[in-house]
Amino acid sequence: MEEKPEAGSQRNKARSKQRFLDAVGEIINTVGFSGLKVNDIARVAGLDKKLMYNYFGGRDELIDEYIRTKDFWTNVKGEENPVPTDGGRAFSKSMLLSQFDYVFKDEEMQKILLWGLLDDRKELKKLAQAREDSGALLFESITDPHFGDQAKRYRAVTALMVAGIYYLDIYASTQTTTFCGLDLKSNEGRQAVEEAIAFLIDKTYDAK
Amino acid sequence: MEEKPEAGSQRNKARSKQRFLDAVGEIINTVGFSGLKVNDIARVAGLDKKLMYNYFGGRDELIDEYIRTKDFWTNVKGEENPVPTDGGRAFSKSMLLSQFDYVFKDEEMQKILLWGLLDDRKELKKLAQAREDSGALLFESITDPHFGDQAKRYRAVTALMVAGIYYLDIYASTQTTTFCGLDLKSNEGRQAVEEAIAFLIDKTYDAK
DNA sequence: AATACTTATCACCAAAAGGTGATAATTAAA
DNA sequence: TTTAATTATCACCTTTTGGTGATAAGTATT
Repeated sequence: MEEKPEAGSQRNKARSKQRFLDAVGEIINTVGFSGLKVNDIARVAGLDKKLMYNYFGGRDELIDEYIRTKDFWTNVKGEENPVPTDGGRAFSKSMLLSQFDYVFKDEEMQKILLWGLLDDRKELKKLAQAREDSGALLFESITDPHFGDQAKRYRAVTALMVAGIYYLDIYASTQTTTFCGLDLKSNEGRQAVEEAIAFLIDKTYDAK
Repeated sequence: MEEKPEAGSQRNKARSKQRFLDAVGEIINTVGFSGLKVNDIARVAGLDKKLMYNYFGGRDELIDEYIRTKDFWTNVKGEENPVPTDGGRAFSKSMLLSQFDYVFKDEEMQKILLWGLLDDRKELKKLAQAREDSGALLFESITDPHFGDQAKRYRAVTALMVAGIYYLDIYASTQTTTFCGLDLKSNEGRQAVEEAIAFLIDKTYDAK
């Protein structure tokens, strides 16, 4: 029979499933991937681990579903693009700068990015593919037409910047040391990187 | 008593210690960090795990010693620098390009870099600090004097490039997907990144 | 209220992993 | 060659982790 339990009821499958998903997120944030043990997930969720097997099939399937629920990449798309007149210069710049800020603040995002480099889980590959698909829109509709035969170079520049942004933000969150002498946690250090991003994008557009 | 066992003897403490260290490296390369279990390390080393406790104190101390033996950063220093006349432009370029190539080929190096972002092991922090110290030499003696009040921007550009190189190389080795539409395993894709590196360094020097 | 069904817990097992005392085998010293 | 020290193995234990059958507790239907 279909159940539509009232809020506040003691037993609620949907709510329990969500608690497991939340537990995964919490453990990733606090302990790391290595903390994703069956018993610990259940303890954090406040439920019996048996339910994990009943509702998801096991830990791996739970984790896959967790990854699927993370639609991290929606923030990139932003507003609808009315085909800008500057070849996407302003849009590229603001996208990279907001990425630099966003990834720095969202430690869960950092963990997922790292995870993609460590584990060959299918769901993580799908996430990487989703990022690619999202970026492809920008490249194909805006920058490729603008740069013409230099389109590939622009893509390579962007690749370096995006990758650099990811790595620097993760580094900032996990390491105490400086990077190239810059304190990536400080306003001063981050501002230097932001200026460098804007500078490099400008130079790449100027060269066209 | 001090032992100086002849080569070929059946029992040899130094050789056994080395076998444990080698086993750690092999496991990191083939399985990954998660494979560093006490029993597995001993099995790969072909020795009893008890020796691991006797000789190193435990798995953690063994791993620390392994990290210490990895002097990954010697390859950067290269030749002695006779204070170049171009402000380090050629040197910066060739250093970044060789890093891009070197890290791509050395998967153990990739693993260590990743490890530094995951684990807050003291020995890994030391390694990061060693990289910083090594880079500081280049900055302070060559590029800072050249760029004057723009020294910080140059550092930020370099930070983005180095970080981007690390991330792209690790991504290339672990992910099958493209990155910004570039196949980072192919000659074509890698060449595009190399040209972008050279281009961006040139533009940064030209702007001075 | 009796019933069927869903949700949740418990007790328990098996496998994996970490850790150690006793002892054997080899080598060096006497 | 006897003795002492070192190197190495083995058997065994404990803890952690993953996994499941039996059953209780709540919810909906009649």
